[in-house]
Amino acid sequence: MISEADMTLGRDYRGIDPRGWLVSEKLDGCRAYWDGSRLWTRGGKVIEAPAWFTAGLPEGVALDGEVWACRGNLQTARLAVQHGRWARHLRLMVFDSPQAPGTWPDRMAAARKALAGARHAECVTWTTCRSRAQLRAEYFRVTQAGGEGLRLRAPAVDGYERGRTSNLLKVKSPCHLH
DNA sequence: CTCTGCGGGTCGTGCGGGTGA
DNA sequence: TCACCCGCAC
DNA sequence: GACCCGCAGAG
Repeated sequence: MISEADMTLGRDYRGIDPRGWLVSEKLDGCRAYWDGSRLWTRGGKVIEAPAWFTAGLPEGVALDGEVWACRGNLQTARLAVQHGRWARHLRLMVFDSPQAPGTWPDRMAAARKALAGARHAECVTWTTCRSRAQLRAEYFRVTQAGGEGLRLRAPAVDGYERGRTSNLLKVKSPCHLH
């Protein structure tokens, strides 16, 4: 079984120098871990996903991501994951490839390759942070568009991490962005 | 001593499903 | 039918 | 998810 202990869990951003860190949007959906044949919630429950949703997910290749509808639609994702009501516009937004070696960009490249045939899954987009000002601008851009915040990845970490780590930070409040 | 980070526990919210009056 | 309480997500 | 509290290390 897959559970929280097998997944990367982040911490809160508290104002460290973000230059060089990798930035992506923090999506408000339901965490979903593909173990190569089934999807799991962070609580260790199997997600009963319809065939059209899992079609194209790579057999035997693990993926870490989020079942996501669109900004502000956490409820739509919850109805699917918890109650089996799958809206057609739901997607698996992938943000890691646990078995792939290398740094996060390496693993995202591997995930992108593995998802070549998937119609309802895609990799999240990301950029490299150049300055605090850029991070702040990105934060306000995303939140004003209805997004939850940002995720920061430490650039030099090799391999997928399990459990709590300070190499994955969430930016959910503007108060540390100065 | 104080401040900070970290782990663990608990609580709050929203929803649906099951049960009994 | 409705009011609870529980389960499970964040 | 948020919040709180106790513990340990750094300053």
